Amino acid sequence: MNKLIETLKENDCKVTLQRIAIYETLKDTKTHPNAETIYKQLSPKYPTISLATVYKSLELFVSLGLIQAINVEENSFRYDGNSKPHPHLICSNCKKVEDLDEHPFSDLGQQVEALSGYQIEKQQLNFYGYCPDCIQKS
Amino acid sequence: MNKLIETLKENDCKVTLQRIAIYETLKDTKTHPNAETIYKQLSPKYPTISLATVYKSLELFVSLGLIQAINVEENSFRYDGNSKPHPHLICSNCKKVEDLDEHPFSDLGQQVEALSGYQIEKQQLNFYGYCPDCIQKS
DNA sequence: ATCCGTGCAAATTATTTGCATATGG
DNA sequence: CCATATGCAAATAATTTGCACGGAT
Repeated sequence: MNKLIETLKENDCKVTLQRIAIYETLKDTKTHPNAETIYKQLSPKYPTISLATVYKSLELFVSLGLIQAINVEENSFRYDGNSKPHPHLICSNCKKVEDLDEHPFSDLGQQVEALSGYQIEKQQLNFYGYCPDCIQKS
Repeated sequence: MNKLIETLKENDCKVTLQRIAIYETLKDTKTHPNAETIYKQLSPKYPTISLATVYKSLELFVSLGLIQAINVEENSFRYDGNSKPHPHLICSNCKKVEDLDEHPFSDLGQQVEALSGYQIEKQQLNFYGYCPDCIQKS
């Protein structure tokens, strides 16, 4: 939370109730919600918040490097309160998106730079398959 | 092209001019176009083709494993005539999407399976940065 | 007091769907 | 023939935008 407030101030952005609530919602979950889901979660507590504000705030947070947007094979973006790049696991059955925290892939970007001549700024590693829960149930 | 015709027949789908043209357009390019772009490219030659048909055909090809859909940080899907998984390089400046053909990442899926307990079916490796051309120009 | 952020509604963009017609096997 | 595919238009879904008002600094 301090991180948010600090970063907003450093960038001459106002610290508003809405921004705090949206950021907090995202930090409190590991479900990688999309904008609509965050909005619905906030609505009961903040009935006047608007979906447009959710979109605008998320976009701001992404641009400030506070969170990351992730593209899984869905029609909407999902958001991750952890801005550090890390692989995501997507269950094709239950559609959950999990983080893979312990992973040996941190130097992939450098390998790709050497192979391609690109200057890599960001990587997105998505692994689609079936989660242990869904495997067991089937 | 034979691959397309064979696969369509094996799956009791009709071999139509539209499907051939759409598949061919995708196979002939390395630009990873989206549906709209494919449609515009076909329009001069096939003025009656419809965007809906392009969408439907692409969806069919993906489900038959003939091509792959890729999500880069854009609002539309792009398509790749090569259905084998391979990393993509996305230039944040000129927005081009390239394949990384020679890469040592083919066993990443197995590593992820071991780490996570997921059964991995598909992986998507996207590297965002600046391409050699754009680096030179800047 | 000033300017930025919010909320609302309308606009835009991508994609999907329903259905009548056309066409491949 | 007959089922499937096409083309059109309308519907849906996600996101963005414009603008007047309100609130933070």
